[in-house]
Amino acid sequence: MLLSKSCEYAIQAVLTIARKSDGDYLPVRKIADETGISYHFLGKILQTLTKAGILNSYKGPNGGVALVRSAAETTLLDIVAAVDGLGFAQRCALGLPKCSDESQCALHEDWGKICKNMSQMLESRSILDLISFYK
Amino acid sequence: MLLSKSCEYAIQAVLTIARKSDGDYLPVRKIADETGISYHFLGKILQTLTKAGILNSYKGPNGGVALVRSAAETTLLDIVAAVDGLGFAQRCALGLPKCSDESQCALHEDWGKICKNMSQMLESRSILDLISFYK
DNA sequence: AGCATTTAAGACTCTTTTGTCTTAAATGTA
DNA sequence: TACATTTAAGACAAAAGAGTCTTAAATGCT
Repeated sequence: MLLSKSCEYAIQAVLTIARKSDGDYLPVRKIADETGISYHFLGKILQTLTKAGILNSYKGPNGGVALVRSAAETTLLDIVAAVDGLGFAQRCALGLPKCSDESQCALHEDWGKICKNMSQMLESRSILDLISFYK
Repeated sequence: MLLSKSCEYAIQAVLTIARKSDGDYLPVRKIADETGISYHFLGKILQTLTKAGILNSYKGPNGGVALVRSAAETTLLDIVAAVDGLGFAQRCALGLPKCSDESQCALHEDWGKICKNMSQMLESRSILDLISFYK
């Protein structure tokens, strides 16, 4: 699969934050209930997003997490980069260690195009795009 | 990553078989030495390919494995299907359980195209294509 | 000050993938 | 028949990913 489970959860969580929050912090508990993702596991994932500068977090009553930038300025690629890294677009499709732009494997060119498509898709889709899709 | 390690190894092994074999069976030992893949692990993977009807195997002296069909008639998709299955092309990119052709997620259309590209690439590339690439 | 709420952090478990090792079964050859 | 070669199969170990649980730290409210 393209994205790890953690990364899928991260995207679902950010989608929920963008949909549910009205400028205030949204508690992780609420996000977990909304998405069905395990509360504690989700907590870890959101910590990663906080460290990556995608979310702000605040402790205590009325605390929770919130987007740092607007939903329009946060892209799927930001989230994927933070959680899974961008290795998916660099790896040789056949896992050949010698494969590089200089010494290409037989799939290199085609695979490169596909990776570029994926990256562009992830980069061109903001969180706002995704949530407005459902309205 | 798109393909599992086992699947990458399977492709590398089949490539080696097509390159090295002259109609005879090629011992797994030779393939392991040639590719650097662990002998025992490779053995398991090749068993899978044998059960899937991609390879023939023969025990005893002068035994080993060989392609069932010609290198021109064996595609990458055959190998991927046997080792990893074809789930990669069906799963929702965001892991949403409700996502389907009827109830699409925001990436459904784009992701579908990318998956189709990948499938077509894997299906259109025969083992012969890959080995002739290097000549 | 004390309490309830909420994130942070780390230990721990479970599962899957990856990899190793040993033994069994098949087969050609002397 | 005995032996060497080679795949088949299954037990086992190691590593990574996924998920759970407990405790600590921060913060608002009374």
